Amino acid sequence: MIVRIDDDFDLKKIADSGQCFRFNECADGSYSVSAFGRHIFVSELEDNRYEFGCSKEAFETFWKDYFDLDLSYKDIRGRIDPEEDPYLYSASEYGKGIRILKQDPWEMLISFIISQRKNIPAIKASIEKLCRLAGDVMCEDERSGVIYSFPTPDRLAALSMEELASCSLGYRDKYVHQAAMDVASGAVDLYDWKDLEDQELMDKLMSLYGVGVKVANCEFLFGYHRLDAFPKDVWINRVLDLKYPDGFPFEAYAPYNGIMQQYLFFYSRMDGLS
DNA sequence: AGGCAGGTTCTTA
DNA sequence: TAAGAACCTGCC
Repeated sequence: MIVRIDDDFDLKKIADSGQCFRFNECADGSYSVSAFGRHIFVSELEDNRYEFGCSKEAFETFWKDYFDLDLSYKDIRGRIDPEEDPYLYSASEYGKGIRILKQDPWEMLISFIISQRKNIPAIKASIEKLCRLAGDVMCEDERSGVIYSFPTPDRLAALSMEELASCSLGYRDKYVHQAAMDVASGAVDLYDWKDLEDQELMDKLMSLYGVGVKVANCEFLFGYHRLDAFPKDVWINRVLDLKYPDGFPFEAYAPYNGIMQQYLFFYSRMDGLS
């Protein structure tokens, strides 16, 4: 179906923003998006219109929420004062169109456990191998090739350590295995955690094997859509050190600091940070 | 060849 | 409690 979107919405920037690893541009310029065992192609048309390769019902009940289309990122961006915070303003102009997707906490947990000390292409490669090994075919199309679903906790927990090792997880294989066992066994119920208070949720996440401050904050932001979370990776730390020596004004942007983090992260990777 | 990449755990003081 | 080392793998 065709949808007109007047708010910030840039498929390429979202795909490259580092929050998602199975959101890819296809040969024809459309984007392949996978989430919660579903898959669609989305294409940009003229005049802020987009074609979503799904029914109106699927769009209204699922994808609209997935893309967080009820929240005005334009308004949130408008809070940034170019005089007060020129660096963030530049970053937000550059990153205009980024949105925080409402992704699956299970997929995000495993994805960000894998992400530690890896660059984005390496993260994507590992996840792709996992999906081929333990996911199901969701789509087979010449523009995208075969698309597999993200493995369920049961399927991932059933993989041997040799199979996990074949996905280039390196020393993270034991973290992934443990997380899969915890969730598959029911000892950890990620979906049940969504109603927890911030601090309690953060404590639970930090208690997982292989999950430290950075990964927990990514899970918090991208898996639970807690938009005030502000994950600090090497890029963000460089920005904070160089551009915010007196501290980042978190209070000015609450409860949306996570969106500001995305602009800063996206911008920092091209800025050179001199 | 040696260093580093969207960190975390483990060990040692 | 805090600093330092070790860790898989792939790519400069």
